[in-house]
Amino acid sequence: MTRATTSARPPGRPRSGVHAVVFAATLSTVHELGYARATVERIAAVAGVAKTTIYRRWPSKGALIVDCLLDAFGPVPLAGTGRAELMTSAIRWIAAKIGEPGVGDAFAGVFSDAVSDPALREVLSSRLQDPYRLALQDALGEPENRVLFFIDVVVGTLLHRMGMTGEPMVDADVAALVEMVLPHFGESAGPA
Amino acid sequence: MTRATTSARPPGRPRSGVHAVVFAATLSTVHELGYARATVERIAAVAGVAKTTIYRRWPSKGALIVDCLLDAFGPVPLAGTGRAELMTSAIRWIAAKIGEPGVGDAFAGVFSDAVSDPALREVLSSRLQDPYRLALQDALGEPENRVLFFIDVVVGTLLHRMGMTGEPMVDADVAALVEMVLPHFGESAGPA
DNA sequence: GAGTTTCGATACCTCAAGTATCGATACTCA
DNA sequence: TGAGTATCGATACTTGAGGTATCGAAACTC
Repeated sequence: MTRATTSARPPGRPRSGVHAVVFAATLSTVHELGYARATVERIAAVAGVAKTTIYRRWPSKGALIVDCLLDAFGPVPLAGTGRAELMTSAIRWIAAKIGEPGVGDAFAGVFSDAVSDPALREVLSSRLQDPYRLALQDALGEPENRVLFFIDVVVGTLLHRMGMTGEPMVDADVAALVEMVLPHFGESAGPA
Repeated sequence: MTRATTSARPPGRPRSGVHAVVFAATLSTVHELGYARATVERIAAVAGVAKTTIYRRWPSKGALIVDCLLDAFGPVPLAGTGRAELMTSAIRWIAAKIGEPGVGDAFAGVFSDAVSDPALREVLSSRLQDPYRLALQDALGEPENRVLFFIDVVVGTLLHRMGMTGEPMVDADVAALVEMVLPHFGESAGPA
């Protein structure tokens, strides 16, 4: 509006690109200390950045973690053509991600905070879950409530294991999860 | 040893029986404010008890919640004779419990804390989960790892729904959960 | 060099978990 | 009735983390 010039660098000192460094520091710190003990101050120290710099970019610890997870997860991978392959690859993919150092702890931790924080729950839902949900709806041709149920089962199971044992689910159990889920969502199985 | 007398009330002012009042105050406060905002101070006020009195009986907020949940859940209910009935009733029972005011929030909240607190995780596992796990192992004749997987699926799914929406799972989805889980654990289905 | 904006450093605020202290109270026992 | 003991509520405190405010120094543009 007011500033018509196409762009040109705005005046003042440009922001340093700290996102990548902070994300890496976040994951390693969360992996080392766990979610609650990975304080923002500590993450800043590991990243070699001032705490205030982090709060200039992310309004809260939860928002930082969500962005960090978005970065770690990357775009939705929907490999395979058939229904079964599609779902299998999706389950294995999220299980593998949760198994990566720091990612599972961060994921479980931010869900923790969300239990008592409706605002964070909204961010988590709209920024992290919705893109994957919509992609799954599109790829599977299932209605929203069915895909939400699918996500609850898969993510809930994996995170519950992570939360109770502190370790990601082993491959054999992930395979069992796939075997359990697939028949229930097979070939346009009747709606509830 | 030193005090041979069979019992007789020990000297001093006897402890007042505040457990029931505190449990009720805990559930109602957690239901009203959510887990994190239900501070121990507030719970004490609602119960009409001093904060110090609570800390004399429970070493931490987490321990209080676990005891509160133990009280709310009660003994393991294993209704039905057949495998399918047994599992169905177990799933519906835990789903109903999580739907009770305050219970679901408290359950999800204490799991939250456990993510970053190995000691609490241990308490949660040994006092809350193990009794139910052992009863299920006994009733179903399944090995430990299979029952643990069953618990991860059922509890994980229900809590994830609770955590993401703030509401317990609706009956239709609980029914879908039953339908999904039963075939996978039916009639000594082969081990993984 | 003037103007603008971000940087790091530091100090601070707030709030909740958990601890310490202490007089008051409710018992038992002699 | 009174001595002894242990719990009660009240209050003040410590600790730790999230988050904010301030400010001089640095990095850019024009």
